[in-house]
Amino acid sequence: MNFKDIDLVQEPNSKSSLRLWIRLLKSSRIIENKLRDKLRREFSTTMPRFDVMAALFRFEKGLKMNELSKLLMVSNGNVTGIVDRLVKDGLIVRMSVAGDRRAFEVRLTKKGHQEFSHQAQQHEAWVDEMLASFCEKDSEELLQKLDGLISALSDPSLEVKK
Amino acid sequence: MNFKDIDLVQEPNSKSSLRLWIRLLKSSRIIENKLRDKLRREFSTTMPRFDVMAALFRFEKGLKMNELSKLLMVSNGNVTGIVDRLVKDGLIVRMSVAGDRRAFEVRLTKKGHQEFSHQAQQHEAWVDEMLASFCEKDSEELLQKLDGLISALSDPSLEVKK
DNA sequence: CATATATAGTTTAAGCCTAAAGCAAAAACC
DNA sequence: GGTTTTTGCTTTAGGCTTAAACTATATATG
Repeated sequence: MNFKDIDLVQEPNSKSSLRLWIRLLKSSRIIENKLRDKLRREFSTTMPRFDVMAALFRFEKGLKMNELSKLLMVSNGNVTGIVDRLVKDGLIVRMSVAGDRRAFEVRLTKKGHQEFSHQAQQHEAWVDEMLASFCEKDSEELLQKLDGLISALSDPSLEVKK
Repeated sequence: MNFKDIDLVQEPNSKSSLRLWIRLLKSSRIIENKLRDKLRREFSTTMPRFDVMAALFRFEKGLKMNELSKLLMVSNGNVTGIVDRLVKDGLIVRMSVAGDRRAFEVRLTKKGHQEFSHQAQQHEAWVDEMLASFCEKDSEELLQKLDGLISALSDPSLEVKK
C-alpha cells in the first residue's frame, strides 16, 4: 500500500454525520495500516495477536474467552482462533477455571510477557512518532471529543433499533 | 456482539498519542460493527461491498482496479475478490480499457446503481441516527480535528521509516 | 530493435472475522 | 430430582484481508 496517494480520496458534500464517520474510518485505517506493517516487519506478528496480548498484559490475573472477546469487540469464535495460535507459539496458556468446567482463563506465559513488553514499547514509540506532531497542538481536545462520541455511541437509549 | 458491555473497556494511563489511537480505534469499531450488522440484516450485504459500490457511485465514469484499491486503502488482491462477487451478482461490470490490455474499468450496472441508491439512503440515515445527538453539539470541531490528524498522518515528512 | 524495468491485475497461502449451529456444563425452574 | 434455559466455548462455512509470487502488457533504456 502506498500512503502517498491517500489524498486522492475526497468526500462528497454529505451530511455532517456521514462526513464525520468517513473521516473517522479513514484516520483509523491509515494508522491501522501503518501499525500492521510495522508489527509484521519488526515482530512478525499481527494486530489481533498484539491486541490479545495487550489485554492479557493489562489483566495479569488472566481473562476468560468471553471477557477477551467483549474487551476487543470481536466475535467469540474469532478469539478462539487467535488464542489457539498464540498458545501454539507458547505465548499464552489456557487454564481451567475452578467451579466451571466450561470456561478457561487465558494468561500470558513468561515468554509471552517478555515478548509483549518489548513489542509494546516499540508500538508506543511508533504511535507517538505518527501522532506526535498532531498531539503537541490539540490532542487533548480531540481525545475528549472522541470520549464524548464513544459515550454517545454506547448510550443504550440511542441504540439503533434491532 | 453486545454493545452494552463496551464500557468494560478502560484504557491504562499511557501517553496521549496512544490513548488517542485507542479511542480512535474504539469509536470506529463501534460504528463499524453497528453498520455491518445493519447492512447484513437489511440488505444482505457487507461493508466492503458497500464501499466498492459507493466509490463507483461517486465516480460514475468508472474506476480502474488500482484506483479502487487506493481509494479504499485496501490491497490490490482484496479488490479482485470483492469485485468478482459483485460482478457475479450483476451489480457491477468490468470493461476493457482502450489502449491498455492489462487494465479494466469497473462500473455500476443499472441494477447496481438502483440497488446502491436505495442502500445509501438508509445507510446515511443509520449513521445520522447514531451520531445525531453528538453532531448537534460539536461535530464540526471534531471533523476539523480529524482532518488535521489525517493530513498530519499523510504528510510524507513524518512517514514512519520503512 | 532488444532488453530491462515498471505497471495492472490475479492467484495463493495463511490468517482474520462473522453469524449460525453445535456441544457441554451450569443455572433456573417446577 | 428432572427438565428447561442460559452460558462458555468451539466449529463451520463463507467472506475479507494481506503479502508475496505470478502473468501479461506497457514503457523505458541502451
